[in-house]
Amino acid sequence: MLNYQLDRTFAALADPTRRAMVERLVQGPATVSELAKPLPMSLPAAMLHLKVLEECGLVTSEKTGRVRTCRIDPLVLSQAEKWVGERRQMWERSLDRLGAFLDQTKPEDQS
Amino acid sequence: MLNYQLDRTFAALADPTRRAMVERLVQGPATVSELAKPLPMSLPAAMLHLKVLEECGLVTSEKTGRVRTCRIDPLVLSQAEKWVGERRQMWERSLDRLGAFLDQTKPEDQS
DNA sequence: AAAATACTTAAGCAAGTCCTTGACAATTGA
DNA sequence: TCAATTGTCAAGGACTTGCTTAAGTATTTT
Repeated sequence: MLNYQLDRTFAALADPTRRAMVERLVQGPATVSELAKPLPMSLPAAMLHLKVLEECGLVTSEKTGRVRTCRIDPLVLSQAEKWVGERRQMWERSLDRLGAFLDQTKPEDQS
Repeated sequence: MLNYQLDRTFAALADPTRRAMVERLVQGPATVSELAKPLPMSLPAAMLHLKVLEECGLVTSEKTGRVRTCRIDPLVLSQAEKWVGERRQMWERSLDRLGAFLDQTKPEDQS
Protein backbone atom coordinates (compact mmCIF):
# COMPACT_ATOMS: atom_id res chain seq x y z
CA MET A 1 0.00 0.00 0.00
CA LEU A 2 1.33 3.42 -0.94
CA ASN A 3 2.28 5.71 1.89
CA TYR A 4 -0.02 8.40 0.60
CA GLN A 5 -3.04 6.12 0.63
CA LEU A 6 -2.25 5.13 4.22
CA ASP A 7 -2.20 8.84 5.10
CA ARG A 8 -5.62 9.31 3.53
CA THR A 9 -7.08 6.16 5.05
CA PHE A 10 -6.02 6.91 8.63
CA ALA A 11 -7.09 10.55 8.20
CA ALA A 12 -10.48 9.34 6.99
CA LEU A 13 -10.87 7.07 10.02
CA ALA A 14 -9.84 9.87 12.39
CA ASP A 15 -13.22 11.57 12.11
CA PRO A 16 -16.20 10.24 14.13
CA THR A 17 -18.67 11.21 11.42
CA ARG A 18 -16.80 9.14 8.87
CA ARG A 19 -16.40 6.21 11.27
CA ALA A 20 -20.18 6.36 11.80
CA MET A 21 -20.61 6.09 8.03
CA VAL A 22 -18.28 3.09 7.99
CA GLU A 23 -20.26 1.50 10.84
CA ARG A 24 -23.40 1.91 8.79
CA LEU A 25 -21.86 0.60 5.59
CA VAL A 26 -20.39 -2.58 7.07
CA GLN A 27 -24.01 -3.67 7.56
CA GLY A 28 -24.68 -3.28 3.85
CA PRO A 29 -24.97 -0.67 1.08
CA ALA A 30 -26.75 2.62 1.67
CA THR A 31 -27.77 5.71 -0.28
CA VAL A 32 -26.32 9.16 0.34
CA SER A 33 -29.50 10.27 2.11
CA GLU A 34 -29.57 7.20 4.34
CA LEU A 35 -25.99 7.88 5.38
CA ALA A 36 -26.64 11.57 5.99
CA LYS A 37 -30.00 11.33 7.81
CA PRO A 38 -28.72 10.37 11.31
CA LEU A 39 -25.89 12.92 11.18
CA PRO A 40 -26.13 16.33 12.92
CA MET A 41 -25.14 18.30 9.83
CA SER A 42 -26.30 19.42 6.41
CA LEU A 43 -26.40 17.10 3.43
CA PRO A 44 -23.53 18.88 1.63
CA ALA A 45 -21.37 18.46 4.72
CA ALA A 46 -22.12 14.74 4.80
CA MET A 47 -21.23 14.51 1.11
CA LEU A 48 -17.82 16.00 1.81
CA HIS A 49 -17.18 13.24 4.35
CA LEU A 50 -18.33 10.69 1.81
CA LYS A 51 -15.91 12.15 -0.70
CA VAL A 52 -13.03 11.67 1.75
CA LEU A 53 -14.04 8.03 2.22
CA GLU A 54 -14.18 7.54 -1.55
CA GLU A 55 -10.86 9.23 -2.21
CA CYS A 56 -8.99 6.83 0.06
CA GLY A 57 -10.87 3.88 -1.43
CA LEU A 58 -12.70 2.84 1.74
CA VAL A 59 -16.03 3.40 -0.01
CA THR A 60 -17.18 3.04 -3.60
CA SER A 61 -20.47 4.24 -5.07
CA GLU A 62 -22.52 4.16 -8.22
CA LYS A 63 -25.43 6.29 -9.29
CA THR A 64 -28.53 4.85 -10.91
CA GLY A 65 -31.23 7.35 -11.72
CA ARG A 66 -31.07 10.03 -9.08
CA VAL A 67 -29.92 7.70 -6.29
CA ARG A 68 -26.28 7.08 -5.42
CA THR A 69 -25.63 3.79 -3.64
CA CYS A 70 -22.51 3.49 -1.49
CA ARG A 71 -20.75 0.39 -0.28
CA ILE A 72 -17.59 -0.34 1.67
CA ASP A 73 -14.44 -1.80 0.15
CA PRO A 74 -12.95 -4.12 2.78
CA LEU A 75 -9.56 -4.26 1.06
CA VAL A 76 -8.50 -0.80 2.17
CA LEU A 77 -9.86 -1.52 5.63
CA SER A 78 -7.70 -4.64 5.90
CA GLN A 79 -4.65 -2.80 4.58
CA ALA A 80 -4.92 -0.29 7.42
CA GLU A 81 -5.42 -3.16 9.86
CA LYS A 82 -2.35 -4.86 8.43
CA TRP A 83 -0.08 -1.86 8.92
CA VAL A 84 -1.03 -1.50 12.57
CA GLY A 85 -0.85 -5.23 13.23
CA GLU A 86 2.57 -5.60 11.66
CA ARG A 87 3.99 -2.79 13.82
CA ARG A 88 2.52 -4.32 16.95
CA GLN A 89 4.17 -7.62 15.99
CA MET A 90 7.50 -5.90 15.41
CA TRP A 91 7.29 -4.44 18.89
CA GLU A 92 6.53 -7.88 20.35
CA ARG A 93 9.52 -9.41 18.55
CA SER A 94 11.74 -6.63 19.94
CA LEU A 95 10.55 -7.55 23.42
CA ASP A 96 11.32 -11.21 22.70
CA ARG A 97 14.85 -10.32 21.63
CA LEU A 98 15.31 -8.26 24.79
CA GLY A 99 14.10 -11.22 26.85
CA ALA A 100 16.52 -13.56 25.09
CA PHE A 101 19.33 -11.08 25.71
CA LEU A 102 18.53 -10.89 29.42
CA ASP A 103 18.35 -14.67 29.65
CA GLN A 104 21.76 -14.87 28.03
CA THR A 105 23.43 -12.29 30.24
CA LYS A 106 21.85 -13.62 33.44
CA PRO A 107 22.18 -17.38 32.98
CA GLU A 108 21.80 -17.95 36.75
CA ASP A 109 18.06 -17.49 36.25
CA GLN A 110 17.92 -20.71 34.26
CA SER A 111 17.51 -24.12 35.91
CA MET B 1 -11.79 2.74 23.91
CA LEU B 2 -13.26 6.25 23.96
CA ASN B 3 -14.29 7.71 20.65
CA TYR B 4 -12.11 10.72 21.24
CA GLN B 5 -9.00 8.62 21.74
CA LEU B 6 -9.72 6.75 18.51
CA ASP B 7 -9.93 10.14 16.76
CA ARG B 8 -6.54 11.11 18.13
CA THR B 9 -4.94 7.74 17.41
CA PHE B 10 -6.01 7.55 13.77
CA ALA B 11 -5.11 11.23 13.27
CA ALA B 12 -1.67 10.49 14.74
CA LEU B 13 -1.18 7.56 12.35
CA ALA B 14 -2.32 9.66 9.36
CA ASP B 15 0.99 11.52 9.21
CA PRO B 16 4.03 9.86 7.57
CA THR B 17 6.44 11.58 9.96
CA ARG B 18 4.64 10.12 12.94
CA ARG B 19 4.38 6.69 11.34
CA ALA B 20 8.15 6.86 10.78
CA MET B 21 8.57 7.56 14.48
CA VAL B 22 6.39 4.55 15.28
CA GLU B 23 8.45 2.41 12.88
CA ARG B 24 11.55 3.46 14.78
CA LEU B 25 10.05 2.90 18.21
CA VAL B 26 8.74 -0.61 17.55
CA GLN B 27 12.41 -1.62 17.34
CA GLY B 28 13.04 -0.31 20.84
CA PRO B 29 13.18 2.92 22.88
CA ALA B 30 14.82 6.06 21.49
CA THR B 31 15.68 9.57 22.61
CA VAL B 32 14.08 12.70 21.17
CA SER B 33 17.22 13.48 19.15
CA GLU B 34 17.44 9.96 17.77
CA LEU B 35 13.84 10.20 16.61
CA ALA B 36 14.34 13.65 15.08
CA LYS B 37 17.71 13.12 13.39
CA PRO B 38 16.50 11.29 10.23
CA LEU B 39 13.56 13.65 9.74
CA PRO B 40 13.66 16.55 7.22
CA MET B 41 12.55 19.16 9.74
CA SER B 42 13.63 21.15 12.78
CA LEU B 43 13.80 19.62 16.24
CA PRO B 44 10.82 21.66 17.56
CA ALA B 45 8.72 20.38 14.65
CA ALA B 46 9.67 16.79 15.48
CA MET B 47 8.76 17.44 19.11
CA LEU B 48 5.27 18.53 18.09
CA HIS B 49 4.80 15.21 16.31
CA LEU B 50 6.05 13.42 19.39
CA LYS B 51 3.55 15.35 21.48
CA VAL B 52 0.72 14.15 19.22
CA LEU B 53 1.89 10.56 19.67
CA GLU B 54 2.02 11.01 23.44
CA GLU B 55 -1.38 12.67 23.67
CA CYS B 56 -3.12 9.70 22.09
CA GLY B 57 -1.11 7.30 24.24
CA LEU B 58 0.79 5.59 21.42
CA VAL B 59 4.06 6.72 22.97
CA THR B 60 5.20 7.32 26.54
CA SER B 61 8.41 8.99 27.65
CA GLU B 62 10.46 9.80 30.69
CA LYS B 63 13.24 12.25 31.20
CA THR B 64 16.41 11.39 33.10
CA GLY B 65 19.01 14.11 33.22
CA ARG B 66 18.73 16.05 30.00
CA VAL B 67 17.69 13.06 27.91
CA ARG B 68 14.09 12.07 27.25
CA THR B 69 13.61 8.42 26.35
CA CYS B 70 10.52 7.47 24.35
CA ARG B 71 8.92 4.08 23.95
CA ILE B 72 5.81 2.76 22.25
CA ASP B 73 2.72 1.57 24.11
CA PRO B 74 1.36 -1.38 22.12
CA LEU B 75 -2.04 -1.25 23.86
CA VAL B 76 -3.26 1.79 21.93
CA LEU B 77 -1.84 0.28 18.74
CA SER B 78 -3.85 -2.90 19.26
CA GLN B 79 -6.99 -0.92 20.10
CA ALA B 80 -6.83 0.83 16.74
CA GLU B 81 -6.17 -2.52 15.07
CA LYS B 82 -9.17 -3.96 16.90
CA TRP B 83 -11.58 -1.26 15.69
CA VAL B 84 -10.62 -1.78 12.06
CA GLY B 85 -10.62 -5.57 12.34
CA GLU B 86 -14.04 -5.67 13.98
CA ARG B 87 -15.56 -3.58 11.19
CA ARG B 88 -14.01 -5.77 8.54
CA GLN B 89 -15.52 -8.79 10.30
CA MET B 90 -18.92 -7.12 10.45
CA TRP B 91 -18.77 -6.57 6.72
CA GLU B 92 -17.85 -10.22 6.16
CA ARG B 93 -20.78 -11.38 8.29
CA SER B 94 -23.11 -9.13 6.28
CA LEU B 95 -21.87 -10.82 3.14
CA ASP B 96 -22.49 -14.24 4.73
CA ARG B 97 -26.07 -13.27 5.58
CA LEU B 98 -26.59 -12.06 2.02
CA GLY B 99 -25.27 -15.37 0.71
CA ALA B 100 -27.57 -17.32 3.02
CA PHE B 101 -30.50 -15.19 1.87
CA LEU B 102 -29.72 -15.86 -1.75
CA ASP B 103 -29.41 -19.61 -1.09
CA GLN B 104 -32.79 -19.52 0.60
CA THR B 105 -34.61 -17.64 -2.13
CA LYS B 106 -33.00 -19.64 -4.94
CA PRO B 107 -33.19 -23.20 -3.61
CA GLU B 108 -32.89 -24.62 -7.15
CA ASP B 109 -29.18 -23.95 -6.88
CA GLN B 110 -28.84 -26.56 -4.17
CA SER B 111 -28.34 -30.27 -4.97
C1' DA C 1 -46.06 19.85 -17.25
C1' DA C 2 -45.49 20.87 -12.44
C1' DA C 3 -43.90 19.41 -8.06
C1' DA C 4 -41.25 16.60 -5.23
C1' DT C 5 -37.06 14.00 -4.47
C1' DA C 6 -32.06 13.12 -4.45
C1' DC C 7 -28.00 14.73 -5.13
C1' DT C 8 -24.31 18.31 -6.45
C1' DT C 9 -21.68 22.60 -6.70
C1' DA C 10 -19.87 26.98 -5.09
C1' DA C 11 -18.65 30.70 -1.96
C1' DG C 12 -17.11 31.76 2.38
C1' DC C 13 -15.78 31.51 7.22
C1' DA C 14 -13.81 29.60 11.77
C1' DA C 15 -10.71 26.55 13.57
C1' DG C 16 -6.98 23.36 13.35
C1' DT C 17 -2.37 21.51 11.50
C1' DC C 18 2.40 21.74 10.38
C1' DC C 19 6.22 24.08 9.94
C1' DT C 20 9.61 27.93 10.73
C1' DT C 21 12.94 30.88 13.54
C1' DG C 22 14.58 32.74 17.77
C1' DA C 23 15.15 32.61 22.48
C1' DC C 24 15.64 30.02 26.65
C1' DA C 25 16.35 26.27 30.22
C1' DA C 26 18.78 22.27 32.36
C1' DT C 27 22.44 18.94 32.44
C1' DT C 28 26.94 17.12 31.50
C1' DG C 29 31.90 17.12 29.99
C1' DA C 30 36.41 19.50 29.47
C1' DT D 1 33.45 27.52 35.43
C1' DC D 2 32.75 27.64 30.58
C1' DA D 3 31.00 25.36 26.67
C1' DA D 4 28.58 21.87 24.43
C1' DT D 5 24.61 18.97 24.43
C1' DT D 6 19.69 18.03 24.82
C1' DG D 7 15.48 19.47 25.15
C1' DT D 8 11.54 23.13 25.49
C1' DC D 9 8.64 27.29 24.71
C1' DA D 10 6.52 31.05 21.96
C1' DA D 11 5.13 33.77 18.01
C1' DG D 12 3.67 33.67 13.55
C1' DG D 13 2.60 32.20 8.70
C1' DA D 14 0.92 28.99 4.92
C1' DC D 15 -2.20 25.65 4.31
C1' DT D 16 -6.06 22.30 5.18
C1' DT D 17 -10.46 20.82 7.28
C1' DG D 18 -15.23 20.98 8.44
C1' DC D 19 -19.03 23.31 8.37
C1' DT D 20 -22.67 26.69 6.67
C1' DT D 21 -26.20 28.62 3.25
C1' DA D 22 -27.76 29.40 -1.36
C1' DA D 23 -28.36 27.97 -5.76
C1' DG D 24 -28.26 24.60 -9.01
C1' DT D 25 -29.11 19.77 -11.98
C1' DA D 26 -31.18 15.42 -12.88
C1' DT D 27 -34.81 12.09 -12.11
C1' DT D 28 -39.11 10.49 -10.67
C1' DT D 29 -44.03 11.05 -9.24
C1' DT D 30 -48.59 13.17 -9.62
